[in-house]
Amino acid sequence: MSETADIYNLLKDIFFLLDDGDRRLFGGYNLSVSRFYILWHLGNEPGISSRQLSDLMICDKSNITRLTKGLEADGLVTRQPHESDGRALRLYLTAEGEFVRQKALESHLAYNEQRFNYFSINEQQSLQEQLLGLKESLFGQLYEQPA
Amino acid sequence: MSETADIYNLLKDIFFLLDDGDRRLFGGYNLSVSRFYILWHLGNEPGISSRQLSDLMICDKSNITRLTKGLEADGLVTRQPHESDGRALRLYLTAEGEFVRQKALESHLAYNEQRFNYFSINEQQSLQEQLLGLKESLFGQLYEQPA
DNA sequence: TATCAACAGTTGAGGCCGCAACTAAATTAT
DNA sequence: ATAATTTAGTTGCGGCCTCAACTGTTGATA
Repeated sequence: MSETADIYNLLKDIFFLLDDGDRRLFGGYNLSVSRFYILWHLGNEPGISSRQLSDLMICDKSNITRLTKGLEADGLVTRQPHESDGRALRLYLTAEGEFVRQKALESHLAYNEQRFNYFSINEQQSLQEQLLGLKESLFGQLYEQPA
Repeated sequence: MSETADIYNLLKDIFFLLDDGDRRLFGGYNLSVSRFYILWHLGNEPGISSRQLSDLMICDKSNITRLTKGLEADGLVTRQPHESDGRALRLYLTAEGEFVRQKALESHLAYNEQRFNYFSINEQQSLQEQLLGLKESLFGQLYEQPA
C-alpha cells in the first residue's frame, strides 16, 4: 500500500467520523449538515447567488435550489430577485435564520474543540498549513482529467 | 475563527474535492464511490458479514443490504448464508467482481499519486502520522455526546 | 427449559444528491 | 439589430443514505 493511498483512506475515514457526529449535532436544530452549511455561508456572505453558493459547497446547483426552498419554507432563508440580473437570486438569512445559525454554530465550534483536542496548539498550526496547501493543490486540479 | 474550526473546514473541503473526483473516476467502471468501497473491503476481507461491513464503512446496515443486493444483481458480489449463524450472511466477490475491483483500484491508486504529489515523501509520512492519530482519537469518541 | 434481551438483516418513508434536459435572461459575435 | 452562445435557476429521474419498525435467530438468565 502506497503512502498516498494511506493518506487518502485516513482523510476519508476522518471525514465519515466527523460527518456522523455533525449529523447528530445539527439534527438537534432541525438541520441537516448541508442545511447548516447554507446558513453558515449566508451568514458569511449575505446576498450571494445560488450559483456562487453551489461553488462554495462544491455541489450541483440543483441541490441548492431544493435546499434553499426548504429553508425558505421553514422561515430561515429568503430568496430575493437580483436587482440587475433577471436570471439570478439573492439569498439572505431571516432573523430566525440568523438565530438558528448562531446557536448551531456555537455548538459546532465547541464540538470541534472537543474533537480536535487530540492535537497541541503547535500541531494544530502545522496541520492547518499542510491541509491548506493540499486543498489549494486539489482545487487547482479540479478540472483536470484523472490519470 | 478558532484553529480547530479551520482544520475542520479544511478537512471537509478536501473531502468534497476528493469525493467529487472519485465519483467521476468510479463512474467509468459503472461504480458509485460506495459500490467501489464494498468491492474494496470484500477483496481485503472475503466472507465478512453485512454488519461488519457497515462498521468498516461507517454507515447504516440497511445501506449495505441495498448496495450488496445491487452488486449481486450486477454479478459482482455473492451473498451466502453463514454456516453457523442463521441470522448472518457471508459476502464474497465473484470472479467478475475481483476483476472490476482490480481495474478500478489501479486507476484510483494512480489518481491518488497524482492528487497528492503536492507533498514530498517526508511530508506525506508526517501527515500520515498526524491523521492516523486524529482518526484513532475520533474513533474513540464515536459514542460520546457532543459538548 | 422457558423467557427475554441482544443481534443480523430487511423494508418503507423521506431527505440528500448529481445528471440531463429545460426555460428564460444576459452576453457576445456577426 | 439580430442571431448564437453562455449563464442562472428549475424540474424529473434515479441512486444513495439514515432512521424507525419489523422478522427471525441466537444467547443469556431465571
